[in-house]
Amino acid sequence: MRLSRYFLPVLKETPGEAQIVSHQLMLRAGLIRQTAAGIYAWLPLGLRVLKKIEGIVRAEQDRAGAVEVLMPAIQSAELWKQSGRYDAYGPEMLRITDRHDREMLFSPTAEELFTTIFANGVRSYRDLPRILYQIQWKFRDEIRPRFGVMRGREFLMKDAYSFDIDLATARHSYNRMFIAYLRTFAAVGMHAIPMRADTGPIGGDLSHEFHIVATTGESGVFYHERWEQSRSLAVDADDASALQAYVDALNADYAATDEKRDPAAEAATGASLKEARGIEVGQIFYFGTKYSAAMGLSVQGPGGEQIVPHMGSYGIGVSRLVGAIIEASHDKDGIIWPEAVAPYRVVLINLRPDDVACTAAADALYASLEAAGVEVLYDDRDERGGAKFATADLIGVPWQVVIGPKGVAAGTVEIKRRGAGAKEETTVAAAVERLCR
RNA sequence: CGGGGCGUAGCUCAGCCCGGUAGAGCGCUGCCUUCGGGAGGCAGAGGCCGGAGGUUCGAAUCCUCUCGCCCCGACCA
Repeated sequence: MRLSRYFLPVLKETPGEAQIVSHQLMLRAGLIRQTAAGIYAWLPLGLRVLKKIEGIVRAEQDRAGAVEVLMPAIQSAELWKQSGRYDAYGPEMLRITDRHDREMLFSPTAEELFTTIFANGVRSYRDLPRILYQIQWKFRDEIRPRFGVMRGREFLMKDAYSFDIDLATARHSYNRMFIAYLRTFAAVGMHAIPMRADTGPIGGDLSHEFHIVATTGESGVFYHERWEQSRSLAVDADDASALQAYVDALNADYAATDEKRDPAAEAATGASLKEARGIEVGQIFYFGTKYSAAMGLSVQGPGGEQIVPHMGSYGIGVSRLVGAIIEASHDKDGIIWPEAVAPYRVVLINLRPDDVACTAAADALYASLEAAGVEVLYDDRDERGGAKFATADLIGVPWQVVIGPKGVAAGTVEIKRRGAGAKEETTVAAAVERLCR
């Protein structure tokens, strides 16, 4: 993409409404614009990051055996009255009345709908287990939205729902998601720690929150220092007992949010106990038959009896992850994207668009990178070098390639890794080879 | 919802206390000089001062109402 034809409205100054660095950088780097409290428009660069994360989340859900669907964002109040949550959910649910005075709502989560749709399609215990998921916009009318996409009212969430014949198999589904979540956060370049968590209004008795440690996190978190190391995620998720053993071994190391602190466990952890702030990027629940019973989901068992499936639900805040990644990966000049979620892999800077030889070299390199399938943002604007460097650093693309008159005369280009600092002079061929790797 | 703050040019803000008809920096447009880390000069464009009502000869400024946004608290992917 040529920057001269793109839509990348960057800001030199920090907008006053943004308090934390991720929000400031998302506005400055032209990723998002606020349109109302807690509601954001996603601009081209931000949308590319969101799509990258969404793709990784989807790949890991598929790998875990979950099946993607898409439910409506606008739902009828009827289903919610059936589960009792229409009243229980409170003012956080955005309620809408249509032209016929029907009560509608913008979905804040989707247990009722998934359970109903699933109930409609299965009759037998042989149809279980299943995990269904979607990646869909949610709306929660937060009392006080803040911190940009970290606590927006409208947000993109991956929500999954598992259906199992009994508690034992439901735990296996839970564990599948547990490992899938660790894999997902590692794949986006983040280190997330699973913590024992409250089950909140959804109910149930087994839950973990996944937190990314960052100074601006909204939760206090406490964990064994071993959680700071990255763990091997090599385990066969299809082997229920091996997976259970793996999960148990991980959870033997203490980790809890401030609501679930355990003084005895902390005492046992001793000097290895770490205290930090965490950004919650995912949460998983097992809640038994709460929704299956309420929504009339049952299947026929092997002996002809009706069985009410055990369920769990599993959420990842996809749009929140964008902010969380920036909180964890930036410097004074801007964002430093992990490769996996970067909007582009390379920003190609033509220092002198007015110089014929320079431009010819930059155009040629741009063409060969495009031909090789490298995602490259080509800064061909008629701007001074300094402005281009500042923009490149701000938007945080992993590789910067600089073409200037000196290099063109010497037959070299300059290549720099964002965040690593050191510049390197190489031949054009070597640069292409490096960037295609 | 309680407490606090703020709405003036695209952005960051000054002007408001003490009413007299709108400013700066950055950005934007044109020209010139520049050109390896957000250059310099000259000339420009751009604002019913969030909205409505009131007081006044006169309101960005004072009063009332209203809408929006931000911060602190209780709640949350």
